[in-house]
Amino acid sequence: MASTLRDKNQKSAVSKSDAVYRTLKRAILDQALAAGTKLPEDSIGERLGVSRTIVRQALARLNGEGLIELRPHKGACVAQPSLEDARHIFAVRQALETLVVDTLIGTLTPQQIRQLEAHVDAEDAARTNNTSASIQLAGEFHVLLAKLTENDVLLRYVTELVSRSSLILSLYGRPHSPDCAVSEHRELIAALDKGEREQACSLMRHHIDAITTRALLKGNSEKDFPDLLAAYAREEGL
Amino acid sequence: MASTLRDKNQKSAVSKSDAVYRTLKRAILDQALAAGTKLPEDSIGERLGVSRTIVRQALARLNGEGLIELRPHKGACVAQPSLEDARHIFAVRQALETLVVDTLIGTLTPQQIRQLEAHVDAEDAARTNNTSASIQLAGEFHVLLAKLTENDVLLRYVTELVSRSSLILSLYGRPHSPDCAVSEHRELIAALDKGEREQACSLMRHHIDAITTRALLKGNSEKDFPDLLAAYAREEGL
DNA sequence: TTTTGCTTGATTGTGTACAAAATGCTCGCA
DNA sequence: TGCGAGCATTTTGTACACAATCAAGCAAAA
Repeated sequence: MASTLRDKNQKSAVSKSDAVYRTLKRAILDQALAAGTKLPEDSIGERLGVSRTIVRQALARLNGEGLIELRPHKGACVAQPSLEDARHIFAVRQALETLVVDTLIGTLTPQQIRQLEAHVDAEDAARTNNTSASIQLAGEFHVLLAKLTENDVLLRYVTELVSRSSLILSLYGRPHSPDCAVSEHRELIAALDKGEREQACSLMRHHIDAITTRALLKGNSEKDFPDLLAAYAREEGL
Repeated sequence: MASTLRDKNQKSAVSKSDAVYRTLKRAILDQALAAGTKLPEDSIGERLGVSRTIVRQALARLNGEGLIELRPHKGACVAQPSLEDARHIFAVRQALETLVVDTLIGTLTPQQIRQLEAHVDAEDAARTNNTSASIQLAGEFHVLLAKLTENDVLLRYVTELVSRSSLILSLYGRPHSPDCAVSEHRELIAALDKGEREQACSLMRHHIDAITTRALLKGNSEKDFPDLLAAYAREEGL
């Protein structure tokens, strides 16, 4: 009981660097730290009440997951995935999440189906506040699916890719419309429940396609800084 | 020119922890450090002439890639993937490497084809010394393919999975027979060259299947301690 | 004989101090 | 007024010292 409370307070962290890691990750995914924000070790450590050593470990981990960039001697900053990065990430997501569905077909218990439906209900409920919470929940649905496969590697990769996708959506994506995500998730659950392999895989493929389109559509409008500059430079003959 | 030389000497490492990371990784994949070997931070640091701080960073990274296990307060040791881990890893490999082939179809230049063939020639040449060098080269073929996709994420994951596969093969695999790997690689290149998508994907799928079989076949002979015990336990009605 | 508690040794977790590197700025010069 | 060299500041890279934690071995009691 006491340990349960402690776990809740400390978020089941055994080490401080874990806590810092999670704090930073949440901050990034909640867009509290916008893409490109510099992340000096000193300031973060001071702010969070830990030494630079701890912050450094957390940053190294985030770097490994592609959420921040860690340029030598130049400091860390929140990653700004290029459109190409985005395409790469979604391509891999499609392959992996198709594997998730393929693995899950015929193995889901009624209880697990209910768990999935409960999650989508939560997504549905969060539709009103059109903020990052909605993106977050939509992403967690995919993570939940991956978790059900009980394949650790698959879970790790999907989790990582979903995180990076959130970052991409916040950078390039047009305003998130949760309606279609919810309905697509429901269709997918139905297909999984009925054991329709081809149908389920196909649904997942198209679902990721839809996300990819939503993510990359706005890409050539305003935020793509380098390319924009390149265009100007060309006009000036540089 | 000078920088090229420096890169060669320092293996393009900017930081020491990178060097230690690569050193340990090579040692593990070469089986100089057998699975399960303990990796105390200060022994390694002393041996390699760096402080524990550096070693710690390298270990954290290897842990992230699943090559070592990092139990809190109990020290690091070379990972001993279970048979289940192995199945998970190969399942994800199959999905990702099929994506590799699918991406590569119709994009490979004659020069790249020659590059692939040159690599397989090297594998062929290394057939005689039936050691880990052969496994290593066979793995690098897959990494090379992933590199040609120019998809960074895909490359990172495939690299990681190939590394872990090497570890698995050294743990459970029956003696590596390079002949079939070489011929399968050659068939794959031919299909890629001719742009036969279905054929190439199918070849890759079966190739990974073959590796999986080779990897897991010996699993119930001697080294699989836990399952072995479980079998005994069942016989005793426990 | 088995189990429990303690002690000891080893190993990791964390903080801090110093060194190295890069960036930005000031000052001198053309 | 524009430009470059050198300095100062900031930030990271590394090492080391100390604290916390755990595993093993030993001893004592049931």
